[in-house]
Amino acid sequence: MDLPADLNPEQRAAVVHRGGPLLVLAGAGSGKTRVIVHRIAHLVEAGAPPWSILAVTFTNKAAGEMRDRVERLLGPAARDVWVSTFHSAGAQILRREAEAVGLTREFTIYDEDDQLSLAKRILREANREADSASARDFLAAVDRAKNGVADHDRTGDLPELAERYRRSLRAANAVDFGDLLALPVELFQKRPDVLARWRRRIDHVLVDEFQDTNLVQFKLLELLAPPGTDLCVVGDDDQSIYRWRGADISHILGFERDYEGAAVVKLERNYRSDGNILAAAQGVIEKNEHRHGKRLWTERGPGEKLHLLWAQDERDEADRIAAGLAELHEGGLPYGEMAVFYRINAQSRVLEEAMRIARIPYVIVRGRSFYERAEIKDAVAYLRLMVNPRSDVDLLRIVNSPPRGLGETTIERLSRHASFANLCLYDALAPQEVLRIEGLNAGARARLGKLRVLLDELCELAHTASAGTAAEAAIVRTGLLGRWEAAQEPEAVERAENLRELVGAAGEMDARFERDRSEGARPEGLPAFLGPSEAVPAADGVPPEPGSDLDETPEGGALLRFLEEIALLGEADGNTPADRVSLMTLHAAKGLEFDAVAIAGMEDGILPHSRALGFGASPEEMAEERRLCYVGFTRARHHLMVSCARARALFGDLRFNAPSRFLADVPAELFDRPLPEREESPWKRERAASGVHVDYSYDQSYRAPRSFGGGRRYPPRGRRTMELEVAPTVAPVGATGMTVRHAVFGVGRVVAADGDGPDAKLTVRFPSVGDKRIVARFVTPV
DNA sequence: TGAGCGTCAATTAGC
DNA sequence: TTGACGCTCA
Repeated sequence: MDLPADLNPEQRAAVVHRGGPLLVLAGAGSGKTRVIVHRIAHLVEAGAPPWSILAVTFTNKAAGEMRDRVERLLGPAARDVWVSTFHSAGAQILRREAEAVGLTREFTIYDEDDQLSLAKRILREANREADSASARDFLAAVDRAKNGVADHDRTGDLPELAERYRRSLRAANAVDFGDLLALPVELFQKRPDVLARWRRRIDHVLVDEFQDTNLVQFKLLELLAPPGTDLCVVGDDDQSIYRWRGADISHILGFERDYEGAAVVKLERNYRSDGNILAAAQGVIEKNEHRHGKRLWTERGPGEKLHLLWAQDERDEADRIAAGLAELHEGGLPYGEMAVFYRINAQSRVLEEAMRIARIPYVIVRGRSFYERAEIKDAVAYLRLMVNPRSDVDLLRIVNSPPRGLGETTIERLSRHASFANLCLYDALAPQEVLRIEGLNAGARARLGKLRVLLDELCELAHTASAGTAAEAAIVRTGLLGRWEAAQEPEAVERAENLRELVGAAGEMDARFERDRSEGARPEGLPAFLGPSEAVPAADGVPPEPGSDLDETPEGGALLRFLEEIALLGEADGNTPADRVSLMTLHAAKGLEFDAVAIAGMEDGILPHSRALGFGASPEEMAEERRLCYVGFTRARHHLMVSCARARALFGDLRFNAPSRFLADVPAELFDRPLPEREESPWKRERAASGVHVDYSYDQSYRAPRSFGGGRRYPPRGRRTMELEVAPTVAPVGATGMTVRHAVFGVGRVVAADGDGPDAKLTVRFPSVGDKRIVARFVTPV
C-alpha cells in the first residue's frame, strides 16, 4: 500500500480518502489523472475487488489512458476494473438488459447522420419541413427532452413526433447516442430489481471531468452511486466549456449540497506552466462569479512574458504566429511541442496557409474522419444489417449503393408498402411482399428480390464468420469495392484503399477477440457482449467471481464488438508520431499541453464570441467564453503567444474588432508590450461624420442574431474596399536601413539583405537581442 | 444519376 | 468567403 513519495499532500488526501463522497477540484495541470489512477490502485491494494470499481470518463482517449496507467500500476488485475466512457457504459448496460427495454442484444447504435436521416423521414411522413435544419432542430428538441430539459415547444406536436421517432428507432432495433444513457436511467428507475443487481456489483465509482456532466449522466451516477456509496468525482469548474451541449456546471458547484458530508480536496499546485502564464490565466478566470475558487501556484519561476501580437489582419496574424513558431523551432523546440488554438474553425484556413508558406509542418487536430467517409459508412451499413437487418436507416443507405437500378420511385414504393404493412424494409423485401408492392415493373421487382438474396447471404455469414470475413464480404460481394476498383481516378483508388483498411481493422478485432478469449480476460473493462444478463451480478448478494460472466456467445461476437467500437470510438487516437504543430479549436485543446501555445483571434467578437456579446446573450455564456480562454492559457508550459488583428475578414465581412476584453484582465506587466488601443472602426468614423446615427453595442460589423429580427448587416455591402486600407501581408522588405517588426524580437533595423522578395535573408539588428538572420516574410515594415 | 448552379447560413463537438 | 443543400437539366 505504498504511495509514491512525490504525491503532494492534497493528492495524497484525495487518494486515501475513504468513507464518503469526495469532490476533487483539480486545477489545470495539477496531476488529476495521477490521482484517479492512484486512487484506483490504492483501493485494490486495500482489498477492493477490481471488478467492483467503475471509473467513468467522457472520451475514449481519456478512458484508454486511464486504463493503461492503472494497468501499469496494478498489472493484470487492472483488467477487471471497469474503465469506460459514459456512453460505452450505457451501451454495455443496455446490451445486458436489452430485452427489458424492448431491444435485442444486437441493437444498432445510430450516429448523428443516422439520426438525421431517420428524423427527416419522420418529418416527411408527417408532412412537415424535412430539410436538414428542421431535422436538426427536431433532434435537438428530442435530445433536450431526453435530458429532462423542459421545452416550451412552439410546434405543439413535438411530443407526438418524438414518440414516432422513438418508435421507429425501436422498430429498427436501434438506439441513438442519447438513448445509451437515457434508457439505462429509465430502466433503473422503473426496475429497482435490475438496478439492485448492478448496484451490488459496483462499490466504488470515480468520475473524471465531472464539470462536464449533463443531467442524464448525473442521474445515472445518482442511481449507481447514491449518497452513501463511495463516489469520487474529479473536475474543474473553471474548465467547464460544454454548457452548449448540455453540461451543467451546477453539478460540480452544488456537489456538496447534493452529497451531504462530501469531502472536498483542492489540487492547486500546478506542475505544468511557468508563473507568468499561471498569473495571466488567474487574472482572466477570477473575474468569473460562480466558482469554487482556486488559485493555482507553482514552484517554477515566472518564465517568459506573454508575447502579444498585434496584427493588421488575419493573414498578417497568421504570418506572425508562423514566424514566432519558426523562431522557437530555430531555438531548438520541436514543432510537436507547439500548438495554435482558435475559437472557430473558420479561422483555421488562414493559419494553415501561413504554415504552408512558412514551410512549417502542421496537423489539424479534429475528431474522427475515417469512419465518416461515405464508402466506409456504406460498408459499415452492410455490416450493421448483417447483424441487425431491421435497421431501416442502414438499408436505405445501401439500397442503391453501389448503384443497382433502384431509383427514388422504387424505393418510395417499397417504403410505402413497408409502412403500410407495418414491416421493416428488410421484411418488405421478402419475395411474397415484393409481389404485393404496387406500381412496380418486373425489372424493379427482380432487382429488389436480388437485393434481398444478397442480404440474406450476408446475414448468414454474420452468424458464422469472423469480423474480418464479414467485412470482406460486405465490400466484395456487395460490389462496393469493385465499384471503386474499376475506376482510375485517384479518389477512387483512395476509396478502395479505405475499404480494404476497414477489412484490416476488422481482422485486428478478430485477433484481439481471440486473445481475450484465450486468456479468459475481460476485454477492456466489463465484457460487453458476453453472457446472459443474469450472469453479471450474482443474484444473492455474493460478489460475482471475476470471469464468472464469461460464458460466451460464439456467433458474431467479434463482429458485434467491432461495430460497437466503430459506433463509439472516434479516430484511432494516440499516434501522433510526426513532429508537427497542432492546429485546433480551443475546445479540442482541453486536456492537452504544449511547450508553446499561440492563440489566434483574441478579439471581442471572436473570443469572447459575438454570440456571447449580443443582445440576448446570458452572462453564463460570457462566463463560459472566459473559461475557454482560461483553458487555452493553461495549456502552455513555457511560451504563450496571444494575438489580435486590427481588421479581420470573416464570413465575407470585414470587421474591426477590439482586442479581447479578457486581455485587459491580464496584469499588463505580464505582456512583452502594451495592449493596443481599442480603435474606432473606419465605418463608424465615416458614418458618424456623415451625420448618420451610429450606435453599435461594440465596435465591429455586427450581425444581429437571427431571432432578434432580420440580421441587419453592418456595414452595408460594398464597403469591402476597406480591405485596401490593410497593409500587405507579405512585406516588401529587402532594403537595408529599413525598420521592421518581428513577432518575437520586436522592432529592428535591416543591416544587410541577401536576395529580395519574401524569401530574402535579412540581417536585422534588434536593440534587445542584437543581430539576427531572418527570412523576410517573417517581418513586417514599420 | 450526376454535374452545375443558385441560395442560404455561419460557434464550439464528444459518444 | 466557404460549404452544404436542393433543384434543374441532360
